[in-house]
Amino acid sequence: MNRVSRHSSLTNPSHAWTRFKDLLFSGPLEKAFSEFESLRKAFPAKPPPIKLYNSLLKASLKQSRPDLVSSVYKDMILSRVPIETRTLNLLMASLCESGRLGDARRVFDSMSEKGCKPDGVSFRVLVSGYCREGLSFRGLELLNEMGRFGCSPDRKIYNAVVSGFCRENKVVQAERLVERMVKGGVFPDEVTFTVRISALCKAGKVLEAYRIFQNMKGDNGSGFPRPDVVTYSVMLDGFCRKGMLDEAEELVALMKSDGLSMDVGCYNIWLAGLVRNGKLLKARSVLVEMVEKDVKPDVYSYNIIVDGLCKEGMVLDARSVLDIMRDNGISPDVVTYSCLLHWYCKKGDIAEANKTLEEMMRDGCFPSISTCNVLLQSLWKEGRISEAELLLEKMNEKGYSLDKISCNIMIDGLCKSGKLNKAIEIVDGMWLHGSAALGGLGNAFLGLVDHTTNGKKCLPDLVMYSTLIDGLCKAGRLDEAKKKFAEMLARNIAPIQLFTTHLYIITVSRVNCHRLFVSSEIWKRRVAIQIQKHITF
DNA sequence: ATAGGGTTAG
Repeated sequence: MNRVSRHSSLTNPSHAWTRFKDLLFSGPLEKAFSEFESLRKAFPAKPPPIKLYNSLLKASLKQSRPDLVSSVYKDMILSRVPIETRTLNLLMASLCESGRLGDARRVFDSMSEKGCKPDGVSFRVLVSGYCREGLSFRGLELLNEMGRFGCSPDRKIYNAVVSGFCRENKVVQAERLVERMVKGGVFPDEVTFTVRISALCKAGKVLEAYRIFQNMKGDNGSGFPRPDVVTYSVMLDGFCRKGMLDEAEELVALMKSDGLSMDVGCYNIWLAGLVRNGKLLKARSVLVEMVEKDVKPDVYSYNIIVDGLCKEGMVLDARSVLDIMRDNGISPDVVTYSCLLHWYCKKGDIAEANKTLEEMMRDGCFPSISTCNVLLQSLWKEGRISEAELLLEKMNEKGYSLDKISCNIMIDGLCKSGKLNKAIEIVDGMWLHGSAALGGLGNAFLGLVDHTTNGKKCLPDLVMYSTLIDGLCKAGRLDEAKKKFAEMLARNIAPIQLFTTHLYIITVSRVNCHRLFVSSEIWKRRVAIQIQKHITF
């Protein structure tokens, strides 16, 4: 930095703000913010121009820092800069991202009294917010309002709602909306089709999805958009999760012959598919291919490999991947360390687990709720209740709240330690109060439960019922187990869950009830048939 | 700022 600009930025606020802008676009956000605060203190009467405020909001949003977004916004109000539509769009995006849809809607509704008019972006932000939260009907309602504000829906906003309906399995609504798009002269593109393919794959209907994919592939002049890298990726993921590795490999070849090159996201799907199906050697060769093709593996790629190696018990190899990562300029993150931690906890190697935890903190990675769950499970399962409570208290202090996985861990622990009735009581309570039902377990839980900002409850799921039913069967309480199974079906929980690392399956026969871990295709089919039989019992 | 894809924990 030269002397002149340094000197002028100390005395001239507009130079200072120009210099600050460079810092914001080049340096880390933390640094920019501390500079922002000191400049605001140095020139309290000279706030930055509105454009800079907007950039600051945008940067905070991009880094997923809603706390910074709201502090910038508060500062804007205090310094009385005129608020623009753009500012409020950014604020709404941030509120949607942190699940505060109600607040986002209030901002939207108050736009006119702030002297701003909602534009196309305002609608897109809020509509996609609704759809992402599983409230596609509300998204559609808002889309229908656009005309009154002189806006007309474009392809992106239609796709957002179509995607929402597909995710919610509301096929008819999705198709109706596509028809309406066409009538309005907005033609479906590869995204419109890809969301449908994605939804079908997630529902386990991979062949149905493939039919649509083939329609897109075929050059019969039917007006279908061509599949792009994402379409291929979604299809590839579908095949991999069904264990259809031959089809997956064919698809990879097809994609290349189609003139498309795999990007890092697509490679990661392929890597994860191979690792999940035990093809670690092949995964390694794919990693080599990535480097050859100059597609740089990212933190996801390495984490997939680290996790795969840990699951195969090759923890030394997993550790060595961390060095390879660092050599390639990728820092291990909280997921990388959590994978190692999971392995050590599973082996009961407390010393190595603690070492990993320390290393993780030293590396600047803070434990996530998943990390806590790994520790919680390990302590809880070994009956180290007081240590588990200590962990929960710490989590409480740091502002974590229990999620679905944590709840399942607790229920599992109760079942395994013979407190079956307590477990049943809590699961019943969860239908009414979500994870708050765990509050009855003691003080350590009270602060941790249902602090979710979006008010969504943690409801019992297949894994939780599997745990309960398994516990009841082992205790010889078969009639109650059957009752729970029926209750589960009545609650619309399917007894078979696709797309998890392991397949959780419950079979209830007259004499016994098993919860099985099944990973081979033949077994999946066989058990699926058994389940068909039981659904009617 | 804005539609579709990828990693960990039961």
